[in-house]
Amino acid sequence: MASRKDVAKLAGVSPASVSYYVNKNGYVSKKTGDKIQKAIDELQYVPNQIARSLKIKNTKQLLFLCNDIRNPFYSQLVYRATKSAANLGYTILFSSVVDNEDYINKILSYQVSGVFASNNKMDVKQINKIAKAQVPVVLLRDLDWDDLDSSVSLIKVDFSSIMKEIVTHLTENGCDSIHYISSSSINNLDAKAISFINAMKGKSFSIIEKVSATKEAHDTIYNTYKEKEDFPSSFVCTNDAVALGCIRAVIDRGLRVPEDVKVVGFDNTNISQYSNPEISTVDIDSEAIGDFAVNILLDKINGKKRDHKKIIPRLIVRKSSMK
Amino acid sequence: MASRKDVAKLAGVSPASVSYYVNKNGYVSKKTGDKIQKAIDELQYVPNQIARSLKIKNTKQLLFLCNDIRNPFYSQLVYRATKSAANLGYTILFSSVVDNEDYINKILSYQVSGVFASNNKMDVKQINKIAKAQVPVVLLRDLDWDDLDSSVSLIKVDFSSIMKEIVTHLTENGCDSIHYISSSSINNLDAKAISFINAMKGKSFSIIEKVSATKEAHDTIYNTYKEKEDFPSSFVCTNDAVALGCIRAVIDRGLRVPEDVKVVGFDNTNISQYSNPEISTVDIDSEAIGDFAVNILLDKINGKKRDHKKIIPRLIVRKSSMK
DNA sequence: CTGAAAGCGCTTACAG
DNA sequence: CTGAAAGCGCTTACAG
Repeated sequence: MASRKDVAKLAGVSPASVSYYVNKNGYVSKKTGDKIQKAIDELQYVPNQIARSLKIKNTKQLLFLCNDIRNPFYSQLVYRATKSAANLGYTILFSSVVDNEDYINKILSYQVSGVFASNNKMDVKQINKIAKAQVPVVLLRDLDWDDLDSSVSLIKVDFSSIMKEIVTHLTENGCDSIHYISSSSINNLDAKAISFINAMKGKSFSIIEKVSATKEAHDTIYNTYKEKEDFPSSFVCTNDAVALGCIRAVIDRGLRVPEDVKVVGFDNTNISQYSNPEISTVDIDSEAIGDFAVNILLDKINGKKRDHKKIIPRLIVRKSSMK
Repeated sequence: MASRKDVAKLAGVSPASVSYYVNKNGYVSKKTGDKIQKAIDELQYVPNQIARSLKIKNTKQLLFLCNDIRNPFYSQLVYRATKSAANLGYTILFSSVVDNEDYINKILSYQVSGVFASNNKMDVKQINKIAKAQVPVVLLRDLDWDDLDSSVSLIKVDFSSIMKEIVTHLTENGCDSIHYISSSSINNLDAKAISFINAMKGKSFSIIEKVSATKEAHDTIYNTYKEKEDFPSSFVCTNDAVALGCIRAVIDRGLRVPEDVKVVGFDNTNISQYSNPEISTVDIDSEAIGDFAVNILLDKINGKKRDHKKIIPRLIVRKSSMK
């Protein structure tokens, strides 16, 4: 591929002028500019962003670390972030984190301009290592980490209020036992699950751990209650896909939703909107989070301080949890 | 951040030796190696992949161009591709294509090692431009382009057989009119729609264009038939999300699925598996496509020739299209 | 307004 | 086994 040098030679000017022209900084006379443009067109010259990055120390790439892009919450987030970033001249490097010891080093080696981390596979130490290497970091996380590097910006979803709202809603609709299906494990509960437990203070509940997909949810719930006489009067599920599987398990057990058992999901995906019965769910504006992530990252790249951001989820009551 | 030079100085060796040691090529004595390792640990040295890329002319980044990552078909594909690529030391740069004239130049400027294009916003000329710049390209596409650069590898999904299978299935189950809901526009039908038309030779049908999401599908279908007495006896939908909206429209019209109207979707997402009624659909192994994309790209990067690849979809009959 | 030159951090033939 | 040196393609102070 043609380089700046080739263009300079063909145009009969110095390589420096080509740079000045291409980047529209420095002074280039109209005449020289025209000659350069002609050479660029002729050679189909495209500047090498890698060489540029090496020099200016900004790759204009934002690394997005997500647990599972197949989860609509994340795919929406990434979708929006990609657009926002593109508008600002940045590109999204996407990764589901690889549980590799060397992974952080690899990230660092790519010299990305910023990192958005929404995954639960990284610990404080790893995040801090990135931050200490002067790479701006935005974290989507709800639990506090005492020793988190102070340069990291947080986007927090306020689960505690919404969980209280859900519990109140279910209780008012006559549920005496509320069970929670969590994607995290009991040993290491995520913020959603913890908020649920807090909201249930004084009430009886149980938690089913490590369930995040529809089929898994169906099978686990069905099997858990197969031999038991009692069946819970309601379930709160970590996401809509799980809620869907949960409803199926209820039906397979010979019970009805919402008459016998009420179900609430999370994320307000079209699964919840169009399933039968329609599923009550929690809307968390993932597209807004995608936008915030990019904007905060860019502010940080440009040296501005940014505070934490709080996202307020919204309960959407549909048929699956009505009286 | 510490550079190779700093490590060399601290270890008391030459920068070249550090390179040889880090990349495990060239000879470095055990003693020198130990000194270098100590310095690396002390300085928390991470090699700069950007500088490396500039020199070796391989960024080890694969660009994935998809229409819409929110579509489960693509999110699964990307999910798997990310994993495959990571195993091979490559990273996925993700982009929903931006309809920007300069976009191809931007891609080229990033010096990516390979491009996977599955989107319908790029034309042959753009693809050819990438290919001509010596960047390996894999295209997910079913229609032929006569003037496609011969270096491009295709992954083709065989829609024509599966569409015939669907039509036969619906006809045998008593449907006398089959309507197709396409995400593409009538002026520029995609391979799925064209295969549908071919499969319908001699039968009557109609096509509703530019519908790709659940709500959109519901509203469009509902409104299209609101005033009419007749209602189609079956719908084939471009994806499961659309099929879901379609079923809703049927129900809102006061008809039943599958007794009065039969519906078939595409992609075998969990929407289809767990909706009520369960939706007949077509399984296209998007994870396999993700794997193929990465593997073919890597072979091409390593100078091997690769042929086209054909993917055979599979009809999954569920309740929504049964007698 | 334009160009020669230093330098970003690396790799790798080559000489010793 | 090790190091000095050229070079990847760019940017940008600096001198003219």
